[in-house]
Amino acid sequence: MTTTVRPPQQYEAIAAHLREAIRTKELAAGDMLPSEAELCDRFKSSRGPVRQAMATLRSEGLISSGRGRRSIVLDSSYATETFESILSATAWIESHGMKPSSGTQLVARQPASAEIASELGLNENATIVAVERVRLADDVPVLVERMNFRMEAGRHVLGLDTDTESIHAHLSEVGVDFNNISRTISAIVADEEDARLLKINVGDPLIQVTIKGRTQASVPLEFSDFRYAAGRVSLGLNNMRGNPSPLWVEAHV
Amino acid sequence: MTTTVRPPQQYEAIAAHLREAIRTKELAAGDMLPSEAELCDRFKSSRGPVRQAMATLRSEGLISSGRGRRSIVLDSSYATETFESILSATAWIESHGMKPSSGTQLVARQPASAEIASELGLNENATIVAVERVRLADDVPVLVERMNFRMEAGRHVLGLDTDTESIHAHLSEVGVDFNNISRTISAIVADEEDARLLKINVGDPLIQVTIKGRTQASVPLEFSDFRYAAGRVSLGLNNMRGNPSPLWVEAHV
DNA sequence: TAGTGGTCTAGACCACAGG
DNA sequence: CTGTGGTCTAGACCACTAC
Repeated sequence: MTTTVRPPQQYEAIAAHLREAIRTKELAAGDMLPSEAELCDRFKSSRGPVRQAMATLRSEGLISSGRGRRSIVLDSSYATETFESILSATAWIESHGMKPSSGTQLVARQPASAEIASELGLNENATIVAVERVRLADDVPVLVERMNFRMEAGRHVLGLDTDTESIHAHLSEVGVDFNNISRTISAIVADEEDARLLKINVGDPLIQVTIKGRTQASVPLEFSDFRYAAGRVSLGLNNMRGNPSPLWVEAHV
Repeated sequence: MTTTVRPPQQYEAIAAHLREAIRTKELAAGDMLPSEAELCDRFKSSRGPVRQAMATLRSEGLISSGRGRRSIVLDSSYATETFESILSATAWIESHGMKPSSGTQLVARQPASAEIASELGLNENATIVAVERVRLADDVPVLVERMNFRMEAGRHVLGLDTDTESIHAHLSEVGVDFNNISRTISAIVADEEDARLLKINVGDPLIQVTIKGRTQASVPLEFSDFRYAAGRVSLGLNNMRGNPSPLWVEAHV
């Protein structure tokens, strides 16, 4: 599914209006939102769309609601980002007011190692596309990306200028859509290559995030290893009661 | 709010039924769910509750839906846990079939350091309750917890046997409820104390998770530092398109 | 083209928060 | 008590998928 132009839905319009009011601090943290009845009036809508808009904002961590009381605006420093934006290092670097750049080390069509083949559901030595990039924020290296794509996705990457273009944006444009991204987070210490690429010392701590991207039909398209310089980056996560919690712990004892 | 007994809602009954069918593999990954119309019949319900049940399962990562096609069951190894269960190391250790235990190093009423006071919204040297515990899985240390509570919560912790009782379960029982937990994830290397407590080597990688727990009114009650032995534990995270993404990246360049 | 899920309407009753 | 959000009904039309 390419990104289709969707007709503006009523509930999205209501959500967008409230989101904007929160963003501009017209509705500040702690303020009460208009009641549902009031929003129905203002948008000439029935309660359904209004409630769907509120549910959307709730799931974004922007507001909190409860039976009998008005919904209130939360501290939006914990608002969650969209699916697209977390795929993109460019997006979060820019959102911090820094200048993103990339240094591509490798873009190659090559046989898959046993581990990568297994993660991608392929036979060993099947051909994949591997990409290795260093990502920089204000010219400071913050992240090494080592990505491996099945050919369905990877063939669209081979011709790309990976220093200036976004891989996932391009994949989305050509109709390769990820539906589901799972990550495993751990910590490691930098080896010599990590240290060289990130300009840190061997033995410095790295946040290691392995990523598996799947299609709607659960076919794995991407298996990647991201390593963040721990002193320069951290990851954040916010959970609210009532929303299911997206973090879990895996033990290897 | 103590855990109130809630009347069984219709949509919850429907969701529970489907959840159970998925858990027992009566509906396996890839299978199509019954259509909404069919579920309406089966539960003598209108579409509202059926759709709410589906939305719940979607947000739990159990199913995927889309216009024009039947909803399908996803690989539930990425199903998300409840708000309560991720508060509890005991819960995830048990869920992996291991025996949880704890070694409490410290439970004390003491003045807050500058950092902790600031995070808890207190003046420096205000009194807080500090707890330090090692958590073990099958007698292997996996995690050091260093927790700091405002007195509103902490006074309920002072009398607790922290080696055998769950702090958050107890707090919930006495009416101290967290509404919102935010985490920051990073990587560090073990110092001498970490190494001694976790029985690893100085310089080994640790996953560091700092946790801030807040009430519904956004008052910070807890500020804690958890350190996981990276070789023994990893964290997982799953995101689906359409659901807002709960992970973000913070830069400190 | 038939069936499905996404959106919407216009009502209704209830549980709970707050004065 | 009044007003609020939570839940539910019984319809409707539409966009899309799969055939």
